[in-house]
Amino acid sequence: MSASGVRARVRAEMTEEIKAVARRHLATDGANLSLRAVARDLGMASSAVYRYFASRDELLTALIIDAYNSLGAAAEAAAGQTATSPPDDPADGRTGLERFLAATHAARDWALADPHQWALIYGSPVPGYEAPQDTIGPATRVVLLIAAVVRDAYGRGEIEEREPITGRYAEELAAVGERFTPGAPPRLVGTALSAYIHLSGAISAELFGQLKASVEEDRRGYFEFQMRGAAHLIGLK
Amino acid sequence: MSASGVRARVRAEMTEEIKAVARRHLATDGANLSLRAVARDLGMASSAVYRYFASRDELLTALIIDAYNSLGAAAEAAAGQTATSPPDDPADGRTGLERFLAATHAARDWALADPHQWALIYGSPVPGYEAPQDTIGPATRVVLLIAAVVRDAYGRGEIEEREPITGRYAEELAAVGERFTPGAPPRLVGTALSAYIHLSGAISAELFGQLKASVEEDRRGYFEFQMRGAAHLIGLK
DNA sequence: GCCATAACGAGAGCACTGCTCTTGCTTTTT
DNA sequence: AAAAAGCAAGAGCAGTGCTCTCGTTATGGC
Repeated sequence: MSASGVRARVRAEMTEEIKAVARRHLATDGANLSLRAVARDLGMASSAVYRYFASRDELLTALIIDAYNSLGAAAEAAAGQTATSPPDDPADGRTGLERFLAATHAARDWALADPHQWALIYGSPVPGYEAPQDTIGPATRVVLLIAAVVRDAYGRGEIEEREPITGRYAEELAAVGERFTPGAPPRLVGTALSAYIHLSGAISAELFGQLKASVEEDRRGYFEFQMRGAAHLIGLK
Repeated sequence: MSASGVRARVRAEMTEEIKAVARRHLATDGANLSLRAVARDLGMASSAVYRYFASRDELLTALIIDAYNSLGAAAEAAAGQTATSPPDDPADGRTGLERFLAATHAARDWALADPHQWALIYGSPVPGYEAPQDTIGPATRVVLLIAAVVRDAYGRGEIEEREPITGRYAEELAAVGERFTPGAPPRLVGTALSAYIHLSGAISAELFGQLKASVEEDRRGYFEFQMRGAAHLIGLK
């Protein structure tokens, strides 16, 4: 049992090592990751890697999950809370707007530090790739964090009064909010989601070269402008 | 010369045919397009394709340019104008907000009709792929269209007065606006660009599965909500 | 402690890819 | 009519994901 523990541990280490090398390859060669090249770097036969990951897709899925978690952790650290933190748990005195901006800038910094990992999770999914169930949990960390920050700000009265929204989409937002962020009115769920959408679009546009030949100088200002716009729609003051 | 014209014409036809088959493959197999498979479908040797496209990247670039133009044309048709139309040229009596919503919904419809073409231009760029100069013209059609719609609406007094923006990013927006959309104040250039960013993020999120397990019912309503938010930031009324 | 069993690593092999080069043929140009 | 250029086909190279087989090593039950 302890011996078997040794086996399991060395296997876990090997798995981590493969992922680490794969991440390194990803950072240089981009998305078309070569399993054989990874194996070569590790000094092992390519067939041996299949003992740890059944396919290249499975390796990519593992990297995707790790990337989502890494991004989520970075945003949460900057916000000083998680999606499930009780309101005002850290009580660091920051407003919702400050936390929102800190979290979104942290997401951008994370993406700039490793563009290929961002591309891995927010770029075009590989053709036949159907996101496994394991990914959707980590994938929602950032959006749930934003929603929580907004919900807590709402609880502290930091959000301007606006007319509630109506219609079919509002109904759906109500159901979504009920499930993930109870206590937040549909308008806030909708604008928080909008902020997340805007966030991903803003970072992707910057990273994927969509801003070339237009915004070249002040890209941090560009991003700040996007996020302050999103915050304005939420009503954060 | 007429004979040479024949040669040139059959070459152009062949080029189009290759692109058409490649597009068909793209729609089924996704981004990892196989040049050999395209050649097989055309009943020719793979080496023959290289007479028309020097590499797989070059074929992809051609498809990218076509996709940008196709998307741009769809949005322009819905808006009833182009980026360079004189204000009120069509004079169809529609407001700027109506044109903005029509154009953006047309972009979404275009993307939904052929998700892989959208992924080709707004998904993660292939690793070493540096967008050639030829692509940036077609790539800017949609954003320039939005800017033009906003500028014309501004000229007709359809935009709420807001405080002008300041700072380094505002300076850069002023320069960008000067070059591409003269007559529009920096705040409008900035919010028009924001709308474009939000647009691309909203469509990508929908297409790339980011909305799974949250917004499932009313995705058109979801998109409309995003675009009305963007229009609100612009000040379209 | 012994031994069947399971996990593991290596290598060969298959079908596929992008791309190059050579060879023969056709069309255009001089 | 001769020369030049364009074109298509096939072989070939290096690389890929993945499978299968075959020795080796570690693990757990007796």
